[in-house]
Amino acid sequence: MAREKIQIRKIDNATARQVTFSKRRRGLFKKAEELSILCDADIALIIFSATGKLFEYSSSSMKEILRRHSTHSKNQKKPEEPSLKLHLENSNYTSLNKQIEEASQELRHMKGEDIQSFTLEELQQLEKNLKAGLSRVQEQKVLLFFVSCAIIMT
Amino acid sequence: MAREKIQIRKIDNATARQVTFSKRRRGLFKKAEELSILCDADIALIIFSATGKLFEYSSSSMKEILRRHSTHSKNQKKPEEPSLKLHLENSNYTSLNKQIEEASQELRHMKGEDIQSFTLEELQQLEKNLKAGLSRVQEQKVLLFFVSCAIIMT
DNA sequence: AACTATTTATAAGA
DNA sequence: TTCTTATAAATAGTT
Repeated sequence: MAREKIQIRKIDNATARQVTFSKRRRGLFKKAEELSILCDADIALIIFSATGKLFEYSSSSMKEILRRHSTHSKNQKKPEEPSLKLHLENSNYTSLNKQIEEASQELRHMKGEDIQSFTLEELQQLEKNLKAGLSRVQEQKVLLFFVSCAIIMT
Repeated sequence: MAREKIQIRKIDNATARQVTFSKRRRGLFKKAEELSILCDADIALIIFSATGKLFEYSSSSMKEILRRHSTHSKNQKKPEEPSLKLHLENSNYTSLNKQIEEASQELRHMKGEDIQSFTLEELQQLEKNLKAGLSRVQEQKVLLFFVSCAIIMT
């Protein structure tokens, strides 16, 4: 956008690429901030350079924006997926995986449906049921924890 | 940046603000995409309008970028913060909060340090200790679940 | 949605 | 990296 028009494809020359990265990154951050101020928007911008360095901007709390984002994107998931994806990627944890899977099933069966479809009201009712119906302290703890995770993930 | 120079502060007129939001949002997304292509960067851009509508762009998988981001930002946390922040914002869940807090303490005390500082190797050792030392199935489940959460959050 | 006068961003060079 | 500057691109106000 200057002396010459350029094609939008990866810049071959590493030095030129680095220079452009610095310049455009600053431009992008500036534009993001302007948009957030002009239009009262909440913006998070995360950039990883090709070398893995992190640059970020957020108009307010990054953490808060990402929480809000995950809340939104949760509602777009496929309903056939298991709700609590607690599998560990590291294959060394097969035993943990198995027990987590069993515990997940336990909660799913309580309601007979996907935990993500729970409303806050349903979860509140579930809390009551747990306190009323479960005698063993530890089992209650397991399930309360699941419920709280479900709320947090919602 | 056109007919007249404008000051960067919230646009008063709601209609004008909405128009500017649409225009600049598109501009910002375009710039973000150009930067990612030109410089081989990985970019996530999340925008919430003042009315709460979500707009997002990511050069690759949004989920993957956010995971990568959280990994980076984990290393910058204050050590005095509690590691597992499981408080529920909704004040209706005070009872749940209390029990979750207690259960969180339990795991923290096992190691005597912040759970986020655990390495995968330490967690693997913790798994062994749990299986060897705990007799009650339910208690084991609670703690296995915490451990798995710790791994997932890492 | 389009138009267009200006401002802004920026590619190449120093 | 920073500055300069010619030019491309974005955009504020208008239609």
